[in-house]
Amino acid sequence: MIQAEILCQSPIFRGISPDDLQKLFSQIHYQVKTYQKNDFIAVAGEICDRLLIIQNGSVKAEMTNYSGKTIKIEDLAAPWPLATAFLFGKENRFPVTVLAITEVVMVSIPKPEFVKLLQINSLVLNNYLNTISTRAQFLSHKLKFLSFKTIRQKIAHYLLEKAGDRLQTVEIQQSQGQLAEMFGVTRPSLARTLGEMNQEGLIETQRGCIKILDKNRMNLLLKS
Amino acid sequence: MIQAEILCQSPIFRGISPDDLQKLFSQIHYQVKTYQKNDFIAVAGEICDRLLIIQNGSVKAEMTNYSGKTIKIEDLAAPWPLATAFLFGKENRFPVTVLAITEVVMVSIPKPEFVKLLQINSLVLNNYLNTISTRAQFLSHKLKFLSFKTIRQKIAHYLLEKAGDRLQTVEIQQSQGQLAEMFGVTRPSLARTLGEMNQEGLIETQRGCIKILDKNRMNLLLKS
DNA sequence: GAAGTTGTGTATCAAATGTTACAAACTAAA
DNA sequence: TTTAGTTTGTAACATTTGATACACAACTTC
Repeated sequence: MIQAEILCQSPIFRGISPDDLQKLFSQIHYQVKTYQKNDFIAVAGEICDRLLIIQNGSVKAEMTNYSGKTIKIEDLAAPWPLATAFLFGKENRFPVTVLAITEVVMVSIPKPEFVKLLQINSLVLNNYLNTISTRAQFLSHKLKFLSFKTIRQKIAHYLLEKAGDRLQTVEIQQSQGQLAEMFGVTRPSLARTLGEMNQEGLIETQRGCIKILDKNRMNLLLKS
Repeated sequence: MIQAEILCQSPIFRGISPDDLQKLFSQIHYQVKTYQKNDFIAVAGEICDRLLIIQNGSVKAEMTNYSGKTIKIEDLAAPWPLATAFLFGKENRFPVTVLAITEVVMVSIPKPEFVKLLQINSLVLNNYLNTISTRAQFLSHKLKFLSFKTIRQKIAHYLLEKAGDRLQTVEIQQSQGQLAEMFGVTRPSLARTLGEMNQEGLIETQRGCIKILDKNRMNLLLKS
């Protein structure tokens, strides 16, 4: 038996009342499984033919290296769904190994049953489509960002996007170190480049914000 | 009136007979629009609230720079759908401007009508989910690839993935130049690194194939 | 076989970035 | 205010990669 009050917080069932969710689940087949701490919930490479949603507890996703060593990828907690991008599509295998951090209750819906859900309830359909689409958009955006090769270009792209059509001053909530990590460069390298751009009159740096002085020249950096 | 024989070749309507497709379309509202050469079909930033499928002709997608200059992104031809990742999700705007290269006939299905289609026909639903999921997987894979910083790491990742659990010899269909472009590095740089790895006994390069000599040391490159 | 084309190995130099280290500036808590 | 911790600016040096050039090998076409 599912706990509808929890599951309706999940991105996939958002906007559905616990009662309606209970009714929905009565129309399909599903399983509720309990895992003990450190149990394997899914193994990398395993076929992903069911939707897994964490109902209680939290799990960690690990990626197995080619040589067998594991690297932690991320932690997920209730009521989050697992590997939504791998239930459909060409590559129907878990990219990661999923382990229980605590005692975990998982709701497991076989793919054909989940497809039924999508057809019965348009809110679930919309939620699920939004989830994967948003993920694709996020990845697409990140990829565009990484396609800029020099640090100057990354800075220019970041600032121009943040500024939009508005004023010239961009507030930066993150520290220089966090920014550097986001750009995939080292902190001193970022600081050096910011300093150079400052000297050249492209920007004016202050603690917590950056002022764009020459939008045209900034744009030129992004050509080629 | 749609041309079902063409549209059923589209990834979204794959596996549906022209007759069935005709019936499907009779259940929803849609528009068929004709564009002349160089007409704007969609403008970057415009809300994307309908699914567009090219029924005849071909279009090009251009991205507008911050300073107003346009860069060609890709060409698409019938019977391809446009911007499938932007119909749902948080960012419901066209990321690119779409222009007609030839005379073009587009089938335009408003989002709510398309949702109906998804609910009526499970094949369309599966096809669409597969389309966005495959795209998310593709992007995710590409992103992982780009996350490796040195050329050595990129080579190691590429070879180990190609080899899998199988033999050590990996056949490379592409030329060194194509490989370099895929890696986002210059051809001489790739050749140099391959040469170095060869000397160090990591790999053995031949024309058209590379033999992995030391899988363990290759793996070590991907740690950190 | 000759000539042209493509793919590959290699060298040199320049540019960009990483690495490491340290000092100054800022912030928040005692 | 003092003090400790964080953030930022900057420097020196090492490493990686890009840019360019050229020689040679493999393949194609005539």
